[in-house]
Amino acid sequence: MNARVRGEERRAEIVRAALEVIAERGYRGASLAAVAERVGLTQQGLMHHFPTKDALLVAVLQERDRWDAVPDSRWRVDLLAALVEYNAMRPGIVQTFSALLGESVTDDHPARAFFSERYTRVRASMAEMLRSEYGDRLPNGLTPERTAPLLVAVMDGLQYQWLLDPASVDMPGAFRDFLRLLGERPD
Amino acid sequence: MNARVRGEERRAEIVRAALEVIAERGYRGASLAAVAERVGLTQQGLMHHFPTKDALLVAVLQERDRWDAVPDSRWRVDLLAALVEYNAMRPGIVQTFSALLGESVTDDHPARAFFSERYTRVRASMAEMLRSEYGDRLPNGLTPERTAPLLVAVMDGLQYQWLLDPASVDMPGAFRDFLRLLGERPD
DNA sequence: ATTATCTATAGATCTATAGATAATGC
DNA sequence: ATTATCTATAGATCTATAGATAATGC
Repeated sequence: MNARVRGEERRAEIVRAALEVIAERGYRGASLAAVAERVGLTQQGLMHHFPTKDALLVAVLQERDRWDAVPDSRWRVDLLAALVEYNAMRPGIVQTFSALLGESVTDDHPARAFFSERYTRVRASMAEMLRSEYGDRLPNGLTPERTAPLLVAVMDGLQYQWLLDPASVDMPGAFRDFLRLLGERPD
Repeated sequence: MNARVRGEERRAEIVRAALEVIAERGYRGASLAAVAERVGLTQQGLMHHFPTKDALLVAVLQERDRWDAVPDSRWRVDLLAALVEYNAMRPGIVQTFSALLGESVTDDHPARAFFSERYTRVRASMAEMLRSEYGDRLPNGLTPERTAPLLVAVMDGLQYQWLLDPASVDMPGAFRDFLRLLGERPD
């Protein structure tokens, strides 16, 4: 096990700790010292691996991109429902990214460009998925392009309601309800 | 004009400034000094009117409650569409509360209970509205109670997409699309 | 007397830089 | 030589408290 590998493992450890601290306090509220403590380092020790706080955030966001790395053309509606189901089992991660999304709309937030570009991409990807499953019109008459933002909005919006009151909100069930609302698929 | 009135106006001024600063930096990132500066006060001068930072947040949240103070039984679907249209004309306010909602899911956030209770109330209110407009079943077969969280989720989720990229997201149009998705109203 | 505001300041943080020390790997 | 980590510390903040000063209102 050489130094390069050990360094990468250390960085991965730090990113995991950062995900936790961001879930608890948001990005602006997350201190490097709190992240460092969680992996048994001093704040300055952590900064050997990530030279600035923003560099650590970049690593966190790249981690997120790695997860939903289903190739665009492979998405299917039932896969999406399964993702929501899966998310309901990991509130910590959902909380991290819901907190980051919320913060990202504030001025000059370092994650703003990331989320802005990500949503453009995700909407396009969802539209493509809808077209491949429903064709150019959904049963209710909407086009895939106009349905995509709604699909994304429901997923995000449900996450907030669920995080605030998990006992009262059946996130996966509600998402399936939304899919029913799109109408029966023609296959 | 007596002192009591002048004091209340000053406090209202401070709350307006706080709304702006929270939109720009979130609550945790909003400093009392930044709010104070905007109304021509020192930070300590501001604290004469709001003894703690949390007290100021409480005032901000009460302000929000005052706005959508449509009596529960008076909501109608087309009024809701008009509200979304109106919101599209005031990105600042939308940004304030989207940032606050995002932060509120982090641990021990002072606005957490507020949002949690608010969503319980709003879901109930929306279900009541849907029932009065559609009856016990919507055209697509869902109950008002199961539709309400979706309605709320779409409104919130669209706000994030719109704030991040106003040119690409037609928030009021998308919301009307969602209403079409609920099916024709039977009146 | 009450209300509004200010100056001074305590006490906690926070990020980032500088530079020392130890361990690892060619 | 490079990598990982530490101590020390600069320089900015931040919230909150204490107490002075001026203006307002009975």
